[in-house]
Amino acid sequence: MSHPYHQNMNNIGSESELAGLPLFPNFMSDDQNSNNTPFMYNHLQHDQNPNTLFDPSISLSFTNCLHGDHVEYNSLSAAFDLHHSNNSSSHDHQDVYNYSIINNNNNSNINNSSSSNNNLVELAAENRPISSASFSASETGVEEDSSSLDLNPKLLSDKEDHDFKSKNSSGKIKKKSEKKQRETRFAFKTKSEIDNLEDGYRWRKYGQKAVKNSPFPRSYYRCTSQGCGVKKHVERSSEDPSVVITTYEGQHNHHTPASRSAMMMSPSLLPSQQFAFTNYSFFPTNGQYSNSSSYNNITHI
DNA sequence: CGCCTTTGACCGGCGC
DNA sequence: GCGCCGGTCAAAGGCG
Repeated sequence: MSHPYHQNMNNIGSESELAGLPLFPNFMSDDQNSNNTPFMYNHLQHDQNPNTLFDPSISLSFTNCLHGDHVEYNSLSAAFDLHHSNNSSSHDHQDVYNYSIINNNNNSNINNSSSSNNNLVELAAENRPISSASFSASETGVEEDSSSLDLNPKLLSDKEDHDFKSKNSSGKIKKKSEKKQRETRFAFKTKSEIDNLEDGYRWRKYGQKAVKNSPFPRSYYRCTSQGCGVKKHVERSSEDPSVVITTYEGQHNHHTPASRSAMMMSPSLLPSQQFAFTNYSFFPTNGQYSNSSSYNNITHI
């Protein structure tokens, strides 16, 4: 598989497997003069010409990202907004990020970094393709177009969601035979004693499953905001039980219940977390970590 | 009473 | 077709 922009992604992901990625918007720091640039996060929008990749003119601010006003990947905002809930503030916690990107076509959700820094928190992102397939009339009796390449897919209201389902012969609710489409995913590895990291949104747990080859279960959460279909699942790494893997799927269609600016200023945040908010930034790159020292600056907060 | 978690059953995709 | 597996449903119960 070959894309003109693979080279860039391969450069980014020198520590991880990267292939065939459709990618990520360039994010710019709110302070565009910032030189301490922890993140390099590139994205190719679905309808974007690969040749425009890394064009600063299409960059998005981290603030925009946080508030999700313009970005379909606003789950990223939650992803970066890691801090513990109030009742866990006493736990030792390190917010250190290393960034990698999940292979679009790989079953694996997380690309493990080979970094030797055990305190790394790894952020990965997965942008699965939005299928352009339409429903088979022979299977459903109805031909529907999935919203191919819709960067802002309409979320179903509760009623719409209900209408979208039908019941099978046993009376169980069953979705029409649509090839289920994946929302964009962002995954983190976080070294934490707390499984469920507070991210400013309200979540309801809707399932828990044992994970193959892992003693730790995976918990499934859904955003409780009406009409918001964002999900996340949380599991503890079997390789390193001190590491929690959180995967966000979809985008919030609302702001956080708690004001982000308020959270930014909240004295309840650990210094490292405030650092994360104020100093972390995205900026357009050529798709390379410039050097190891800057990389270290990223990871050692 | 509303909201949440728990948990076994169920569903669909996928590999063999 | 079958079994495995990841993901989801929904009833039941807990909690404030």
